[in-house]
Amino acid sequence: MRGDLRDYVERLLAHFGPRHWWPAETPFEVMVGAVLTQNTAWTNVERAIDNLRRSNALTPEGLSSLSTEEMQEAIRPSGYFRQKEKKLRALLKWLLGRHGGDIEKLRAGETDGLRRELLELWGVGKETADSILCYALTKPVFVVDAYTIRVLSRHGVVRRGATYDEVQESAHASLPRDTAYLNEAHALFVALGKEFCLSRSPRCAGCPLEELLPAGGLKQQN
DNA sequence: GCCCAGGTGGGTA
DNA sequence: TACCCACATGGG
Repeated sequence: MRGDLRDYVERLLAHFGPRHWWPAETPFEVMVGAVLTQNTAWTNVERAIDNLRRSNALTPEGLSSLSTEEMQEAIRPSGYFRQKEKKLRALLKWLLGRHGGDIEKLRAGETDGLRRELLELWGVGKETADSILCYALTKPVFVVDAYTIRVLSRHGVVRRGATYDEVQESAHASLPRDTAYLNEAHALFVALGKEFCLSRSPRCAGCPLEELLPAGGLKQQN
C-alpha cells in the first residue's frame, strides 16, 4: 500500500467532520436499506423506505405481513423491485425463522459466524452483509463499496482493480478495529466519492486529499 | 435520449 | 478465474 490509509481517514475527518451515518431510525431499517440501496441511488431508496413506513412495514413482523404485490409496490421506486422483494423475504426468513426477530440477541453474536450466515442468503453479497454487520449490528467491520474502491484506487492507496477483500483487508490492517471508527471511515469515503470522485470523469479539483496524492498525480480512471 | 446510482446472482468459456 | 448479462426506477 502506498499511502497510510489512516492518514486519509484522518484528513477526511478534518475536512468533512463526523458523518454520523447510516440514515435510519432502527437497526431493522438499516437492514432493509442495505438491500434496497444495491446499485441504486439513495434518493430512490428513501421513497421506498417512506412507503414502507406508511405501511407500518419497517419491523420484521410488519414487513412479513405484506403480500408480494404490496411489498413490490412499496419498494418499486428503489428499482429491481421483483428481485429486491425476494431478497427481503430471504432476509426476513433468516431474521425471524432462525433468530426469532431478536436483533439485540443477534448483536451479541459472533461476527464471523453472522457474516457467513448473511452471505448464504440469496441476494446478500459482501457489501450488504458488511453494511448490516457494521451499521445494524454494530460489529467492527469496514464496508467496501463502489466509492471506496474508486477513491482509494484513484489515489493509489490500493492497486487499480483491487478486489473487495483486498481493500477490506487493507482497511482492517491499517485502521483501529473499532465499530464507530470503521463506520465513520466508510461514511467519509462515500462523502468524498460523492463530491470529488464522481463516476468515470475525474472531478478532483479541491479534493481534500490532494496533499496526500503520490508525486505522479492522480491515477486516472477507476 | 443517454448515463448513472452505496450490487448480486447466474451463465459461459 | 474472468468476463458477460439481467435486474428497474428516477435524476441530471
